[in-house]
Amino acid sequence: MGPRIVCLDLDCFFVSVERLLDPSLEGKQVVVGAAPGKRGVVTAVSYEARPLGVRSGMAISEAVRLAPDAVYLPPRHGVYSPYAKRVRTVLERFTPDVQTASIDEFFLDFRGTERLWHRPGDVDADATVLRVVWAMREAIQAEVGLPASAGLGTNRKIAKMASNVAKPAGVFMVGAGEEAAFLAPRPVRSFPGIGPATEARLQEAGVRTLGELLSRSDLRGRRVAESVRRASSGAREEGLGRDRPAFFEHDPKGETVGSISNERTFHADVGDRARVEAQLRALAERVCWRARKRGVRARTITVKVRTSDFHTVQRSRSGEATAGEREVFRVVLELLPRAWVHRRPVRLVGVQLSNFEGPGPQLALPLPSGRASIGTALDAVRARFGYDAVRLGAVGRSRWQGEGSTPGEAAGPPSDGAGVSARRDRRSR
DNA sequence: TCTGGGGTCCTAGGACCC
DNA sequence: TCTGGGGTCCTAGGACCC
Repeated sequence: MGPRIVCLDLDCFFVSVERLLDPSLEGKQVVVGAAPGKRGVVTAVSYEARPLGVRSGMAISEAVRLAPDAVYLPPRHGVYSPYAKRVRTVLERFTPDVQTASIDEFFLDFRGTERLWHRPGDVDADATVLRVVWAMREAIQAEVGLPASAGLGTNRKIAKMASNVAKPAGVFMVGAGEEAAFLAPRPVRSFPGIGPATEARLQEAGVRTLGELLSRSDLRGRRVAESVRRASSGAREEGLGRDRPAFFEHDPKGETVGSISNERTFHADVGDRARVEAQLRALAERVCWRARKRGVRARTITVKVRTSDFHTVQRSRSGEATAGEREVFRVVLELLPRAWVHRRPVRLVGVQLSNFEGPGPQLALPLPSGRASIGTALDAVRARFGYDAVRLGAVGRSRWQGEGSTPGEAAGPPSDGAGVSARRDRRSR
C-alpha cells in the first residue's frame, strides 16, 4: 500500500489566528510569546520574521534584538483552541480516523478510503489520496481561514517530516519505498524524537545525517537508531494510537489525561519563602480546579522547584486521591523543603497532579462541613465567568499586555481563602 | 541573549509481594 | 542459612514535542 498516513500541521498557528482576529497584522512580522523585556521565549513566529533568524523557543530578548520592529503579542490559548477544534471537524469529513497530536497538528489514516474518494481521472490510488489531501487543505483555508500544510507517508514519522518539507501551505508525499532516499541526506535533528541531546551524542560518534546513522551497524540496537530504521523501512503502523485530547480543555467530557500541571517563572528570582509558598498556593488552586473540571482526582502530587542556577528538583508523594486544594496545598508545603534543597533563590515553582482516579461520589454531594473545600463553591462562578473572575488571595495574571502586576508573581501575602476578590475578567466575552 | 508552559514517554532503582 | 525470579508500584530524572 502507498503512503496513507497524513500529518496535517497548521502553519504558525497562533500567528494565523491572531491575524484572523486582526487583519492589520497581515504581511507584518509577528511574534507571539513572552513580553519584550521580560523572561520568556518565542512561541510562534510569522514567516516574515523568520529570515531575520527568529525561531520559536528562543529567548524573547534575542527575538527583540533580531526583529526590533516586529509586532509582539501574548499567547492566548483559550482563543486558539476553538479554531483547532473547527479544523478537526473539517478533517473528520475526509476520514473518520483522526488523531489530535497537539493543538496545531493532526494525524489522519486514509487506509481503506481510496475507493470512497476515487474519481475516473485519478491515475492510481496514490493520486486519489494526494488529490483529497489537497482538497482538505483548501477546505481548512476556505472554511476556517487558516493556512495548513500536509505530509503523506507510510508511517507517522515520515508523514511528519514530509509536512515540514511541505510548509508553508503545501502538500508533500513520500512514496512507498522512497523512505530511505528521503531520509538519507537530512540531518539527524530533523527526525521526530531526536533532540539536542541525542544530536550531540550522535555528532560525537561522527554521525550527522540520517543516512549515516542507518549505515552505522555499531549503532544498531540503540533506541533512536531502531526508530529511524523502522521509519526508513516503510513500516506500517497498526493504528494511529490513542488520541491526545488535552488540548481542548474547555470541553472536558470523558477525556483522559495523564497529568495536570501548572508552573510559573518569577519575573525576578525569589529568596523569600513566604512568596514562594504564596505562588505555590495559587498553582495548587489552579491545578485542582482543572482536575475537578475534568472530573478526576489525583493520587500523586508533585512539587517542582527551579533555582537561579537552573537546577530543577521535583519531589512527589502518592496517597489518597484528591482534587481539593486544601489537601493538595498541605502536601505541597510538606514537599517544598525537600524540593528546595539549595539555598539559592527560586526561579520557577510548579505543582503537578497525576495518577488519576475517576471522581468520587462525595464530589457531587453538598459539602458536609461547609468548609471542606471552598474550591467547589467557586467552580460554578468560574464555569460562567472564567478562572480569573474569582481569585483566592491576590496573584498576578499571566497576560502581560497592559497589566500592572508582574506576571506570575504573588502580589500579596498568602490568604486562607478569606480575602476573596471578585471581578469580571475584562477580556471575557 | 539566557533558557515558558503544557504535556508524553522512557529508564532505573528500590520496595514489596508471591 | 542461602537464594530464585517475576510483577507492580513508587520515585526521580531526562529527553522530547509543540
